[in-house]
This record gives sequence, C-alpha cells and structure tokens, in this order.
Amino acid sequence: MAPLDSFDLAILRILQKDNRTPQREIGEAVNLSAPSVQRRIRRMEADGVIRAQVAQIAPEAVGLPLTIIVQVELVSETPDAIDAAKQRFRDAPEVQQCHYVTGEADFILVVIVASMSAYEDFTRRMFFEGANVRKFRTMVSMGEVKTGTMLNI
Amino acid sequence: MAPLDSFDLAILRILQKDNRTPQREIGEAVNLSAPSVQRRIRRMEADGVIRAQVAQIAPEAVGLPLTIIVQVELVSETPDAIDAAKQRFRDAPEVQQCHYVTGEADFILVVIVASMSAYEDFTRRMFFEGANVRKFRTMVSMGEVKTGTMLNI
DNA sequence: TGCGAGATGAAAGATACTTGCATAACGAGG
DNA sequence: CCTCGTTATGCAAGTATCTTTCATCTCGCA
Repeated sequence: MAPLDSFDLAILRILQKDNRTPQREIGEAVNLSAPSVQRRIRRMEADGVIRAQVAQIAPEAVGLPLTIIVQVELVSETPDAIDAAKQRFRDAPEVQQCHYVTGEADFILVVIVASMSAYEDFTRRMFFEGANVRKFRTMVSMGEVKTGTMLNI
Repeated sequence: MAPLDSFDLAILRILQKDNRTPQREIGEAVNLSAPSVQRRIRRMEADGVIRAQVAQIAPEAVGLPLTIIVQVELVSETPDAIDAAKQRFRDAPEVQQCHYVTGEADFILVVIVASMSAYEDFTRRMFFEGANVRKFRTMVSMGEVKTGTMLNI
C-alpha cells in the first residue's frame, strides 16, 4: 500500500466534506487532471483509506430522535467473552458506534433508537438474558453538539 | 417539509450504504424513474433529511490512530457556561463527536488524535486554562468494534 | 547512458445527470 | 359529482461527468 502524498490528502480533505464534488473541480483545486484524481480515489478505495461513500441522514427526520451513550462492563473478560460481546454489539442495528476501551468500562456504545421503550427493549436483548454484562450505565443525549467524521488532516 | 414516504425511505436505505449508486439503479430497486429519484434526493437535501454526502476515511490511514472517549464534568452548569463549553468543543478539530448528556457526566466527546502527546496537548487546551471543567475521564479505544452511521430504517 | 516501473494529461467514448414537457394522480372546494 | 389547481411522474433530449486508451514524461537504478 503506497503511502499518501500531499495530493492524496488534499483530495481526501475535499471528499470528506462533499464526495459529489466533480473530479474536474477537485483537479483544479489540487492541480491535477481529472483522470489522475480518479485513479488516486480508486487506489485509496482499494487500499481501504476510503472506507465508504455515503449519505449522512438526520436521525430525527426518520423517526429516530433518541441518541444514547452506554457504558458496558462485562462479568467475564476472557478473550472469548470479549469477542462474543463484540459480535453481539456489531450485529445490533441500533448500535451506531462501539468502542472497546480501557478504563472503568469495557465498552462504549452509541445507540440510536425511536423511543425510550425501544431502548428498554434493546437493553433487554443486549444486557440481560445471559449476556455476561455486570452493569451498564445509560447517558441520554440532550443535544448533538457535534456529529460526523471530519478528520483533522 | 413534506413527510417521507416509503419511496424516500427506500432511497435513503441505499444512499446511506453507498451514495454513488446510479440513480437509474436506485430507480430499478424502488420502482421509480431516475428523474423521480433525483427529485426526491434533492428535496431531502433541501429539507435537511440528508445532512451531507461524504467519503468516510480510515483515521489510521492518515496518521490518526488514536480514538479516545472522554467524559467531561463542568464546574458551573449555568446556560452560559454550557453554551461556552459546547462552542469550545465544536470548534476543536480533534473532536469528532460531542454529546450533551444526562447522568454523571455533562459531555461525552469522541476525540481522534495522532498520539498520546497530541491528546495531552488537547486536554490542556480544552480542560485547563480556566475552562470550567471539574474533571474529565479518559477512555482509550483499544478497538473500533463498529463505526459509522447506518440508521436502522 | 539506458532501462523499466509508475504516474501523468489529452482526447475519445461511455455513462450518468439534468431539464423540459406532456400526462396522470390526488385533494379541495363548488 | 364535477372541476380546478397542485403536485408528482415518466419519457426524451441535452448536458455534464466519468472512464478508458494511449503516448509521453519522470524518477530510480544499474
């Protein structure tokens, strides 16, 4: 995997703001022809530098107004138990983000749901029924101060 | 703002996975012509249902391998103090996500940085120097189990 | 100096996007 | 029950963008 040069970074800076910018326009901004821009984008996609190209949807506009952050602590922390928990969280459609972390908690989840009762249902499926969870702490978001992935590159 | 019908939701389901799917292809999937698909996408952009269309970049590929979740507790919780903190976090390029939450903490931040010393520098700018922060708790991500925004619609 | 790998830009061809227009569906009001 | 106005739709044509090809260039290295 070839390292990224300053052209690649300049292209990424544009694409992470708006990936529908025409290649011609990107080329003008970075001093490269449109085909060159395209080849670099393709290479970065193949290398996994660009993970996906997506539309970001406002959750409240599609009936999912609740964002909840959850700290999860496991009972058993054997590798198998941790892998099982990871798989469980990965497969849950309500889970937007999940991090395995150091510190007092084992996992931090960002969950988006339609209502509190939907969240209650989620906790039952995820944290009870032999789920190896010692305890979990719920923090309800009262406001999305900042969202998205705008890397500082 | 017109409510979303099942066509809109079907289009969103496709776009949040891959927004470079051709409109013709989307049209075939949802039983609509390409121009209709386009008009619906434009309307949802104008209404703010679609917030942005972006490329998702792998942080570690651009020299930002550290993801850190921070719980922040303020000293003063007057509206002015809270707004000041929000503005501070919003303006910091290292902050990817910031939620104002209920519970023991006031804010949850997701911070992406190049190194621990970059994080230390960040904490000095954000949490010291008269920043109205009583305490903050750092949790370093040992693994991104799941990332992104794939709403369950 | 000469070679080879890799990247580049110009141009042509293919694909996708956009617009104009006539028609059809839906509601509100007579 | 009908008519009208509003809105959404598909088709077709025009425009812009993307993609491929190919000749050239650059750079590292022998």
